[in-house]
Amino acid sequence: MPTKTDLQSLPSAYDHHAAQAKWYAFWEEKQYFHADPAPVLAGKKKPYSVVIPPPNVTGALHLGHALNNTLQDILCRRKRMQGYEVLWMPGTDHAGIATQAVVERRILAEEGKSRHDLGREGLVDRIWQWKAQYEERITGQLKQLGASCDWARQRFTLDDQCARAVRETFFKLFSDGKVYRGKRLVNWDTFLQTAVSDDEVFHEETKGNFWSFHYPVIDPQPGEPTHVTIATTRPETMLGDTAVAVHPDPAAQLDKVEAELKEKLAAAPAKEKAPIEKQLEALTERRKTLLPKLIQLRDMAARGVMLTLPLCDRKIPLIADEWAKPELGSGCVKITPAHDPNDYDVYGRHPEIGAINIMERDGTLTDSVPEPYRGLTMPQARKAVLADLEAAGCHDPEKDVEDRLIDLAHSDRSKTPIEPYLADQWFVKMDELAQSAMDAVTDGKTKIIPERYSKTYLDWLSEKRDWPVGRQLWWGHRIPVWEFRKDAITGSVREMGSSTQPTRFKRALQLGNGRVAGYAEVDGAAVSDINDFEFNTRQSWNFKICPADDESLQHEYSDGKSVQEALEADHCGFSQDEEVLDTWFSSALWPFSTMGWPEQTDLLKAFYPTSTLVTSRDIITLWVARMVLMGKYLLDEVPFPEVYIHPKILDGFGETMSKSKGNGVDPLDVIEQFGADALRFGIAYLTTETQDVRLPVEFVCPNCDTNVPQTKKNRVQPRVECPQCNEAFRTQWAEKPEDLALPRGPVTSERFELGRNFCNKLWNASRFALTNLEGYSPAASADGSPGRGATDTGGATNDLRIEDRWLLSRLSTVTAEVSSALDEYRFADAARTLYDFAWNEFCSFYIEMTKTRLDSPNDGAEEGADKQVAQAVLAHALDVLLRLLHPMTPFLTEEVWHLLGEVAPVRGLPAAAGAGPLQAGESVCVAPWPESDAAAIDKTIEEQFAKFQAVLGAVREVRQGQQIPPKEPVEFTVKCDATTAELLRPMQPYFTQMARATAIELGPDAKTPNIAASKPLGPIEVHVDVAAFIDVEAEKARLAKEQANLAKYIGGVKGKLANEKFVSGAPAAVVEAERTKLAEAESQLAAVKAALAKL
RNA sequence: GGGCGCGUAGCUCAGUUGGUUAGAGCGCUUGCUUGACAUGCAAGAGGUCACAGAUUCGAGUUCUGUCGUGCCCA
Repeated sequence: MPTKTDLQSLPSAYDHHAAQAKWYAFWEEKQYFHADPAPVLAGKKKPYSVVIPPPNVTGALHLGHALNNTLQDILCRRKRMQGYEVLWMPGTDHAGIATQAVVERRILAEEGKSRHDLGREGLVDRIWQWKAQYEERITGQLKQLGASCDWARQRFTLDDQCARAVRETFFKLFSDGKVYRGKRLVNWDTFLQTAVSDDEVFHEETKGNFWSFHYPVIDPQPGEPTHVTIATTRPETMLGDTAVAVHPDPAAQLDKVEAELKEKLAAAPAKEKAPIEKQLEALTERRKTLLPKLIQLRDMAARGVMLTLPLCDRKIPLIADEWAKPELGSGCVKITPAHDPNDYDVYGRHPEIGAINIMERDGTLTDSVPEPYRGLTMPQARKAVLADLEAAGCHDPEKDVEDRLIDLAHSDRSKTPIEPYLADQWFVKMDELAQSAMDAVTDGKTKIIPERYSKTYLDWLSEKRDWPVGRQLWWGHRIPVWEFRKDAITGSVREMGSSTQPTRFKRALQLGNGRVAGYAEVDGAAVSDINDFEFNTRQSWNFKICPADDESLQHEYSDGKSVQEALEADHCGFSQDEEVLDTWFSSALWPFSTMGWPEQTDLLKAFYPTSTLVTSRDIITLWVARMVLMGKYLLDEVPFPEVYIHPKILDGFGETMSKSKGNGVDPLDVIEQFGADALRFGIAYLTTETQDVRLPVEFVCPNCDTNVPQTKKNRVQPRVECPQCNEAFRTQWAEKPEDLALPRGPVTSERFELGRNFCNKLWNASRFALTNLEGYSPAASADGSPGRGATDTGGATNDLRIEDRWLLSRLSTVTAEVSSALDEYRFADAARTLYDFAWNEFCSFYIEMTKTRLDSPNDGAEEGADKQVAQAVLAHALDVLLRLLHPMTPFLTEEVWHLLGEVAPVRGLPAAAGAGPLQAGESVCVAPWPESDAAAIDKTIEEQFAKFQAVLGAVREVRQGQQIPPKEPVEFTVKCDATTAELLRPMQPYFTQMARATAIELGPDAKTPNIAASKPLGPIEVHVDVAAFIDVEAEKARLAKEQANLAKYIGGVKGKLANEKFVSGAPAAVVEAERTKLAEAESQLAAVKAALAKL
């Protein structure tokens, strides 16, 4: 028997620290979050599973993660209460490039060492240490947040189990001919020396120049130009030029541009016409001066005219291609296929021009450029090339330069400018895979919510661009391909044995146990049978092997050698590819790799496909689409039927939060200040369907506790001085010892006060209930078993008073609304509904009204019974409210649940759907989710109660308007019909309790006191006797305002009704409603006038 | 340039299929140390629903355009 809590000594404010410390440990100990596949496989429980979008181990979680995980937790906790077997799979992502970059930078800064100093193993080892540290941090943050993850099953995208899935997947793709090696122009990060994806690139406008050069024409015919002029923003790339292009039909192109401009001109508003007209003029001028020359050049290109590439002493062709824009610059464009994406496309159309790579991986120039430039960096080469071009007379710095803003791509990871670079890359063919993922959404197998994001998803997939999966990194899943190295070959591959299997891509060979695939190509022709094959060093080779997993590599041949030995034996000449896979490759497998695939585990059988994916819109393409296609490809089933896309958290300036901007908020700071429940409730409250969440950010001064609003300026400073106390505190940027010595100023947002206040309100309402349940006994249960003492007169429902019925009606409505809101991912609606109900109805009315009832002694017959009804309803309502709120505020509700269990262990009303009073469970975590009791919903009661609320409000308003001191009792009369009077009569104690007012007369004949302040409420008139307090001027002013409002309103309605079209066009019910409103307003106006006259 | 949002009170946001005098929280003003809660109670002020058209008896809500703003893609 646990010791009873002394309820009188509960703190008057909710202590989130204490609750959080207590209950997470309790839940873990009870293993509530540990999913068991057995009952699911046995058909006893329905499964509900969610995989966490694995946060990357680059750093700690921020508020965006808090939002993402809070929403998942809300869903999971609710489903658990609904009786599902819930699996919330937690884990983290290795985030290849991001993590390696962070760790490399750190090591360079702290130890002055590069990754090459450490070596591959050394660096990877250091990153594992980093990972361990941040994984722990992240896990801690999630637990602090209250996330109900199945921690025993935590995974990491680079752990052995995930690696197994990656290998198996790559093997299947390879065997199916969906993996190939090809050339591709990539975004090259010369600092990290790796390709980065488009998504890891940001663009920034930079001041630059537009330089013009002249390339000499070789053997021009008389009358033909001797030079071709081209212009570029990157002069150094001219060393890699392989052609100059001119448009194949410059006249037609100019016509087209002109037609477009004219169309634009016709549509443009007057003030915008001028610039367009100017453009048109320029075009006409260009037609005169430039067009003949362009036509001439086009003809020269057709004839095969060559140009001399200055500085390089190389001949390059003049070609005709549409990439050249006759409307821009000189109309001609230099083509550098290996260093510009558009030029690379031109090369695709004119392969004969070739592509020359002029850059090493480190960003210096290769030996393919003339000697003087070799080894220079790109900026150095630019200077040298410009100087030499000038010296050669091909460029005049006086005339041939203009300033221009250039949209320059930068690597997100190293912040250095991106160099386009032609590199060998691993690709996954996307045609069929992408189509299958598109089908999943168009067929409705996977539903994206909100629906509009389907477009993002489908648009991206429909491009079916092959997926470059290789990364020149050390941190990641190493590509499981062994490649033949020609220089190492001395023997034969015959001893590996083989069988053959044709595929759609070249030809794959199944070797050994059939779990090793390979393909071979000799002099460009696929090899179908390598059994009798002898290597010939004169031939050109392409031979690659991919084993499904390490075990396959260990497969032994009859001679006792393993595949791996055979592969890596010197005479065979195979070695493993140096690259690693794109992080998203392993993330794409997350929904099933975490469950043990490719093993057919019980977990996988019970919980795949998962139920819902909760994520943010920026990774719909990178991650969601790829999970869908991999799920379909590998398991023939979409990984989730629903994807919920939630808003993003922005700061007060509408910018995304990030550590690098300094506007990031650590959820732990918010939790420390406001509590996890407040953070979670605040997040749910803000999660609306269409809007991103804007959150003004503040520092909290550690010296005086004032909030210091964050500005774009102070958010990047190492120290901030508090304007309140003039003391300084440090920020995340503090590095110098004198800054680090300062106390840290946490970064939070006042927005979470709403959640904190709400939690506190609920805590105090609970405290009130708990301390007023003395003598509580459960209501009689529906089956007639003994319960509450005073049931002799019938079921407890017979004793319910109007406020009880009202509350139960509202509670049922709210239960239904919250349920459907959560079913439809309307988190804000659910939170707002609960907030409004708990605060404005449960607290402001029900609890206030029970005060008078709970005040009466236990014994007396009627009063005692009434008190017990109030207690039963109070306990029941609190019980339901706790259960409804638990997914959002788990710690608070668990705390109160246990306290309530001490005083009212058996709760519920006979009228409550499906259950009479029942023994409450040991945790609200596993308590049943409330069912809405349709029978309890009573619109009539709600309308009646609304009348009481309106009269009470009128009295309060008059009191306030007349500045009547709160302690002074007042009297009032209510002129109303007899039914309303009957309704209001029993409410007298509440008028006393809640407005210190006594209704001295109620009914049709109720008289207006001599000196009264009046408030008409439609058919009801409230007159407060203010003889002792009257402030005539104040009352006159109040009434005059009311009169003006009414007159205006009446005017509007009269106008409407006078409109013949309205009366005949609108539905009769609407017209009738307007008439009623008019009548009521007119009688109110009359009452106001009468009151004014009386004054 | 294309796509998707957003623009409602000083701030942050709700506003379901068109139909009460457009709401909430914070902030502001006034009055309250009543036994759950000052992280609170009661009341008040504050809005040309970005702008211009169109549809309709009726538009914050539907359509078109403009302006502003944000994100994604090229």
